[in-house]
Amino acid sequence: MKRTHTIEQLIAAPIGAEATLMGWVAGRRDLGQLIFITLRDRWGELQCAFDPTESHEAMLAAEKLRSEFVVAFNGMTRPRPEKEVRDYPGGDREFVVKHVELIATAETPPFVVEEEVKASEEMRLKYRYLDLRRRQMVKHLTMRHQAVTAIRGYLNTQGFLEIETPLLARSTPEGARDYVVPSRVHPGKFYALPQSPQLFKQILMCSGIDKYYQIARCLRDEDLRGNRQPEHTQLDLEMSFATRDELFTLIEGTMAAVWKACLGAKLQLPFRRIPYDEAIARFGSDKPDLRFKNEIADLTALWDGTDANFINDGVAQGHRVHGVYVSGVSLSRKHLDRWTDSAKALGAGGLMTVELGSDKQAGSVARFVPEMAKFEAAAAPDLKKSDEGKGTWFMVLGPAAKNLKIMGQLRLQLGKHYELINESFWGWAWIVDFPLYEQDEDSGEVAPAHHAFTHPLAADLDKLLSDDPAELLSIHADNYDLVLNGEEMASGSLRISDPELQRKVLKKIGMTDEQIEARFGWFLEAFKYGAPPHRGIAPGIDRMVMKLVGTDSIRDVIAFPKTATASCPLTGAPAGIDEAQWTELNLKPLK
RNA sequence: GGGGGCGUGGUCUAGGGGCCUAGGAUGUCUGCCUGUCACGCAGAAGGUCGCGAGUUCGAAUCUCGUCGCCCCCGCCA
Repeated sequence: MKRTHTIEQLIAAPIGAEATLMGWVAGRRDLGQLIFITLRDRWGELQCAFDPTESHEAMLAAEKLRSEFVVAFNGMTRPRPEKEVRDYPGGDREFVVKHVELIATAETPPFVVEEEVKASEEMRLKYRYLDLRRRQMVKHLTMRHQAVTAIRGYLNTQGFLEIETPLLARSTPEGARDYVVPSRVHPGKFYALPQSPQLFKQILMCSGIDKYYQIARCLRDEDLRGNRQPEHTQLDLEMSFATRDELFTLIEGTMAAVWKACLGAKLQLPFRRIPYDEAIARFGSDKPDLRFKNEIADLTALWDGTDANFINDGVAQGHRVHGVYVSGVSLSRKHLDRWTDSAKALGAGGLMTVELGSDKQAGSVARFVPEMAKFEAAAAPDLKKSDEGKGTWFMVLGPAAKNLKIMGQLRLQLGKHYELINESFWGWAWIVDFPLYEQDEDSGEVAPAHHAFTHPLAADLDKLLSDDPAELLSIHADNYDLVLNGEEMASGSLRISDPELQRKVLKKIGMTDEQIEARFGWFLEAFKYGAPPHRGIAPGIDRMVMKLVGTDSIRDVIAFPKTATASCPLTGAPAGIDEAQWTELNLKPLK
């Protein structure tokens, strides 16, 4: 038998069509003199009926079929009796089978292939081929394919070349731990698997490629999280002579193409742009969730004239009061304690609350409020008419930077708990002009916040040579993150294309001339033969698809992901190697 | 590197010192059933309670170790 239709095609065809389908037995309902089998292929499922009055031979064959057997069914569709019609695709018809061919039997699977998976994730990974038969996983893989196809299609119209770069490479200075591959030919030497194609793409700019992209695998040997895998995929992109606006427009166009292709959604362009400093001040985060307002307010001035000593003392030390207002919320003792615990867990000394619209003084610090009207005025952006002025200020007292970090997290928790988040809104934004350097919290040392190839904003260029830490910390970079719903989707920057400036920056982070020469000599040399200014960005494909399909687990959008300890239950990787391989590689295990 | 949670027939789970001869659901097998679609009904098989040591008269249950999985911090775009 030869397949004539996929299930999707047969559902689209007129009822009465003759066809041969091939697929997997998804379920069997044996009623004695009538058998129904649900057949599944990649495109769908269809009820197949075995009726002895139609074909006695098919009926006998159907009795022997079991879940996950691979079969070919020949027959024709017919309408279902009116009261048996269902409202899922193909629910108006059934496929009457006349001939059955058993292509492959299947052992009883370790778990049932069904949409409401009951199997543990470990099981799903070990028998990934069974898990991937589920419609939802097919949808995820399909969505991923559509996203990447849309990206390629769009960038191709914009004059980009897709170019592959090596996996066996030198260590790239991204800051993460490298995965390393021993060289047989060069005993004692190692390749590093790239943390990103960063250096290669800059070299491609020096090569005059001008517009490059690649769907690139990036490998980092760091501990995993729900949204992190040891290998993840980026749309790696770089362009020469481009302004920031040109790059933003390009990426906005790319995202719009992806959202249209995958969801049929029209994105609101251009995306908001928020300077880093502003994002921190308003949202306490460099990846603000813009699906709800409830911005952080500096309420220090509203406490002028309070008789609360701890506030006056704090303010005298330079501390500030920052808060978030949530309309319609009134805290019970229990809830106040809960939120206080949350604030403390985030590092706050305590939580101050003031309730508005209450007859009596409600809230932990309400009795210290000098003038309630000012708190009402400050709440204006988040006041909701339906709540009749009732609501609660959540506040912390402390150093500004610490407050903002705490309130940023607390804002997210409040948003989630009180369902402030507009789930139907795509909260896109560009966060721009990050600091080039940041202060290490423990050591207090000034270290580059981004990788060392990021160009400072032109206005801050002269500060670069300064030895004053404060001066260095005030330098902004010409870089940008693309944020969606409070998660970072992409990160990019203008790169340094002046070899001397690059050398200075590398020295600034503590590298000696010798180290620079040894590690990046080849790279800096490329910039000596005519290097164009260039900038780029790298959106994370996995995270993008997570948003498109609405999952919190990166493993759900990767065909063969690894566990939290970076092992693969399907293949058993990583695994030991033969004695002979150790020898050949000139290696020896320590024990 | 640190913290937390979980591990019980194929699968998912109940049970947290004696009530366990380990309960349920689902899957599997057998029989019946012509309109099922989570088919139904009747019956059956299926367990070193992750592994190791300890406490105890007695451990699925408590303790320690170990392995695996998941989550969080560190780390990492």
